[in-house]
Amino acid sequence: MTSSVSPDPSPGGTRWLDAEEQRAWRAYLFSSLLLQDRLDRELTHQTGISHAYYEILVALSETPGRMMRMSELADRCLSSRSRLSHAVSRLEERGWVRRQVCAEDGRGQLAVLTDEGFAALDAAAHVHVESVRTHLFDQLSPEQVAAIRDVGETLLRHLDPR
Amino acid sequence: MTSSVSPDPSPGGTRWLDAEEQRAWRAYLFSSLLLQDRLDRELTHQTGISHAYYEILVALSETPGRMMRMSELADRCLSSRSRLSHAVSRLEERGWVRRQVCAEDGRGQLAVLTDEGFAALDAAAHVHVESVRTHLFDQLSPEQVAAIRDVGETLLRHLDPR
DNA sequence: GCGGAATAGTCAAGCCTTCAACTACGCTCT
DNA sequence: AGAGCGTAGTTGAAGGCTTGACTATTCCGC
Repeated sequence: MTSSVSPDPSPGGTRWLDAEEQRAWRAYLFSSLLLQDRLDRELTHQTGISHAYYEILVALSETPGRMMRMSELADRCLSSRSRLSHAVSRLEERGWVRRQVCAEDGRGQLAVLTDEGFAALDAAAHVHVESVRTHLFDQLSPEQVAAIRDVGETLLRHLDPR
Repeated sequence: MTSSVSPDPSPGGTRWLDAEEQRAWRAYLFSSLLLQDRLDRELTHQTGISHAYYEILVALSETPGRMMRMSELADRCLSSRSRLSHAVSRLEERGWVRRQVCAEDGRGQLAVLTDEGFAALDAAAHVHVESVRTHLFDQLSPEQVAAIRDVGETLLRHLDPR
């Protein structure tokens, strides 16, 4: 990984990255970090909604009845249950989401998007989509867009096989 | 961005993503989030060093004298100055880094990697490289690796023009 | 030299995330 | 029915990150 930490040529040892691989890895890592950071900042500063909260609102908005079980929502948002529970509590304080006990399963809770929440999402979506276009799609050729989709789906099959 | 938030067909309005673009964006976003999460967890659990701290140690190890100005280190690690200052304080407590006043600029501080820090990095590097290989390079064809490098460098030129 | 602006870094408050309990409910076997 | 176990979700404490204010030092034009 580093040039100072010496490679181990012994068979069975660590499979170090060569110079080309390091370049690819760093370009990929740094660019994705910077992109996420930029998108999150623009969204947060212009709308007061972090990307994490935005993802929760989007997930709810796409569902029939605009409601979803807490666990399902956590999975959808790549979030732990605890994290989601805290986040929903904050969104509840803003009046954008409310909790509702689940009829079929007494253990369960449903997170429900309110009309105020939907309106907030609607406003934020304009800002966010414009950011994604400016910093991602406007920068890439159609071939590059196809490539990130291909690589993304390949990695998802490995990292998150459903 | 969402199918529920209705597209705006008016000229000059928000340039919404079509279905294909959404697919590409989500695959890219979720895969990069999951990959970072996985790598960070494996590194943290197996070595006690988070990826953020690892990057700091790597940056220092690659420099002549294994030392770097705080600001330069912050830039290199995509970190704010405040965050880096906190992180270096923690690394100091572990005995892996020490601070040293900068000779040329009385305002400045140098972060210096200690021998203990180098040893810790050396151990962590094996774990981390193996993770990167398992979850990234082993999953991708040479063409896909070339693609992530190409896209990464393209985005870096836009997001971080030096 | 000296006053003002810029730069380097630290610090404190507040929010977010994680981890490890903990409560409550449902399912199954007897 | 009820014991035992697994699942759903919440909570609180601990620690990390961000923001903005603050100190100290250097640079620059007069």
